[in-house]
Amino acid sequence: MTDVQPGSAQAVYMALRRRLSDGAYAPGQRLTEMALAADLGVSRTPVREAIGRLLTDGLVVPAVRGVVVAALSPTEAEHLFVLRADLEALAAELAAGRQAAGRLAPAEVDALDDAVDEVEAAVRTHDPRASAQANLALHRAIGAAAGNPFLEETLHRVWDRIAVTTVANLDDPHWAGAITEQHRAIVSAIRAGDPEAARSAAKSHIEAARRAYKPLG
Amino acid sequence: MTDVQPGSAQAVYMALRRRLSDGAYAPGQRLTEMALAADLGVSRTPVREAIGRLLTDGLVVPAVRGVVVAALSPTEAEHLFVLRADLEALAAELAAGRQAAGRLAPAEVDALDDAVDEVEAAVRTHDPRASAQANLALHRAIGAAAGNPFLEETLHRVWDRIAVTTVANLDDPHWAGAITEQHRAIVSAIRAGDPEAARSAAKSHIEAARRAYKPLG
DNA sequence: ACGGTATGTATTGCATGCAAAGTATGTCAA
DNA sequence: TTGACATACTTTGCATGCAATACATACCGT
Repeated sequence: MTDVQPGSAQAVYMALRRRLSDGAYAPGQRLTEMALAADLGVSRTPVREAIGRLLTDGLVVPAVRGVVVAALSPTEAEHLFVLRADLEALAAELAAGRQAAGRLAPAEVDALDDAVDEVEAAVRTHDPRASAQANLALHRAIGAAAGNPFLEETLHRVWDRIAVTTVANLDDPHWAGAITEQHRAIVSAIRAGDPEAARSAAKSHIEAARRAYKPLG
Repeated sequence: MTDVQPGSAQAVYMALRRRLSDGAYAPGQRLTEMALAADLGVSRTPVREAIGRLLTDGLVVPAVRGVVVAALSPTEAEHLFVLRADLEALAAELAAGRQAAGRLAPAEVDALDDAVDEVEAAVRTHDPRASAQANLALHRAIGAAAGNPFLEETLHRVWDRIAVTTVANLDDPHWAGAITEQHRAIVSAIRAGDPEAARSAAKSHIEAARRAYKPLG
């Protein structure tokens, strides 16, 4: 979705966005242009440009002096998860609809099942980072299967915004046990081409995820 | 939502975003830094920064040389309206839920009815610009009544993205006759505190709007 | 000793400079 | 007249310079 235009401003933006959604910076931490410029080996100008974009993304917020890494209050997290639940519900619904219309490649549907397996395996390793990554990969795949670039981009924004201050608590035994079942419900509904079932399964899943959410800030 | 940080880069960004969603530039038109800088009375630097943000907003797209105003293909418009329908459905649903919970000020609900009246009046004048503005004001009010800043911001992004290349075809007699009825259905459901009815009314309304959509590009 | 003020320093924000890249134009030849 | 090539110009992209601002620190007065 995001075009990789030659030029380091774009590269800086993507690098910073990745770092932020990887949790490389603590919420509330100040980011200075100079430090980032030195770190990335460019001048302040492309860094400034990138920071401007991060501001509109909401990943950093203006401070008295420069910007600080955004934090999520419990209320904000609540709001974000409400939005996310609806968007992921729509994605699952659209994916199921495409499947019903025969516009979803069989390989793509199989890939969803594989992704569910990989999340399950990752959760078993009790590696929170790998689990979160596998989980996100599955959700991304569903988002892609919806076939709507704008929905997909919006989902990415929401995921990144949540990820800045969240660590997916996939190590919680209760949640770990439920997650695969819920994932299977979504993918099964998509495979069956049942949009309504897919929507409600996805919505329930995200609402369950919200309850397992653990803020970092 | 968008903080008005002192500094002209922010001002330039907001000015350009407003111009774009007002349709001041034709889709496909090239925007040069120098011309915009001269026009806005600033140097190229803040303009560059603003253009970077517009790129992530999708309001302009990278061209061989600089950027051009984004256009919407029929397929893209379709995708955008699908997303919009779901987001507005969620907004209406949340607003109705807040009303049911007594968390919506009576004045806010009354304002929704007033906004419906104003759209009706504006449509009668056959002024497409005023009609579009009144219509957008109503939808914005519903978005605000949902009480979810992230949903609200996402809606704004979608509206702006559509507005760049759309003129609301509120002059269409058929559509003009139906629009007020549909608006009333949404607002009534919100007033009644019926989330499901509000959701379905809003969804139907946007799907009807999609059919009345007329691209400019 | 404590508070207020003044100075110094770190950092932002915008403007400008300079090099690279690509496009348009003009000229020459067939 | 048309096509190809060379040249000049427009425009971007990044780096740096300079002024403004706010914070920290140190000094002085009470």
